[in-house]
Amino acid sequence: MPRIVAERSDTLPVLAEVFREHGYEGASLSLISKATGLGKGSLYHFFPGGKEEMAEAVLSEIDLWFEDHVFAPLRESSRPENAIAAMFDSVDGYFHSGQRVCLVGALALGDTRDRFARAVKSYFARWVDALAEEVVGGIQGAIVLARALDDPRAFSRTLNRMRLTLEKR
Amino acid sequence: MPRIVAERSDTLPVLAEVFREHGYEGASLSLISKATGLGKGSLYHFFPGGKEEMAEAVLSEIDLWFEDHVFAPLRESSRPENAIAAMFDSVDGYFHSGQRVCLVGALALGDTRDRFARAVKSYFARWVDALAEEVVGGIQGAIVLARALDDPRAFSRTLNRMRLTLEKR
DNA sequence: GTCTATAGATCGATAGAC
DNA sequence: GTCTATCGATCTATAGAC
Repeated sequence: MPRIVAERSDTLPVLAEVFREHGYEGASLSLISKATGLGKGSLYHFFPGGKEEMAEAVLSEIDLWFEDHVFAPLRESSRPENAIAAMFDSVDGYFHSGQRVCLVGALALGDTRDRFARAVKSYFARWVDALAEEVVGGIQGAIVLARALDDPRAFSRTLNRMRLTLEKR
Repeated sequence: MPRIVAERSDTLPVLAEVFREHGYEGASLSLISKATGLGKGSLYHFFPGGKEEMAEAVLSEIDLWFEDHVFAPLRESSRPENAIAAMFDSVDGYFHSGQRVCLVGALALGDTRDRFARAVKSYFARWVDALAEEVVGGIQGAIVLARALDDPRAFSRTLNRMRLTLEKR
């Protein structure tokens, strides 16, 4: 019988969503407690370092996911055009067409940038290296636009423009 | 003799910088008090609505600045290519080559988006209308990248790429 | 107008029973 | 492991003296 009660790793996707929705400062422990269904005692049992350790764990998992699903395929594919096409699909799904914020990008804008500087820098540096500054920036800007205009199509249009631009090269 | 003590409007640039640096949630009244040199009593005298009214006043001033210096010139110039070149210079200066965050964009990413939705949407809608989704998104993404990589050149490079792209049309 | 003092709520974090 | 109770700090906002 699998346990219903979460293990530490089960909490990470929930934590990630809370941080994305409310930012690091806005993600209070009571919000986190409600979202995970765990009391503060349990949270501190899993994350003795408190909120900062939670955010670091979340960043690690995000980093792992992008390394596996985005960065490595881009770097190692023998057919770059296929890898790039797959990346656009992955990214579109991951960010829910721009309705879901990029936590790493949001941390870069806030005053939490210094606290998580190393992780943030490494994530973006590897993405840019594997692809192109222009495209990574374009994706981040498209998220801002889609959220600001409250229109996911702004995200999809941007991705499609970049797909076409890259195909023509 | 001009007064040294600030009028309400004199506080706005200071408030703007505090919000940019710490975000809406992170900009506590004690930080604001320290930055402006005004006690809480004075702050509430100028902004009876508290922090929310301060942020709205700041957004209004930002909106006015962009309307005057960016949106209107783009819309009304008889020489679009000159207006666009001037816009890139304005934007590069305003955002300190990506070291200074776009408050409106940052609000769009956070959970404060709903609170200021109308102002945020209007700002970006007018910018996109006067220019191009692609370029506005590119600028926002370039700020994220420059901050994440801690490298203002990432911002300048992006702007230069867009300058060239637009010239070729 | 500006200040200090403080209310009342909520913050992150800890202690200890079970 | 999970919970409740609680700590001290900090938050936004208000009250009232000057």
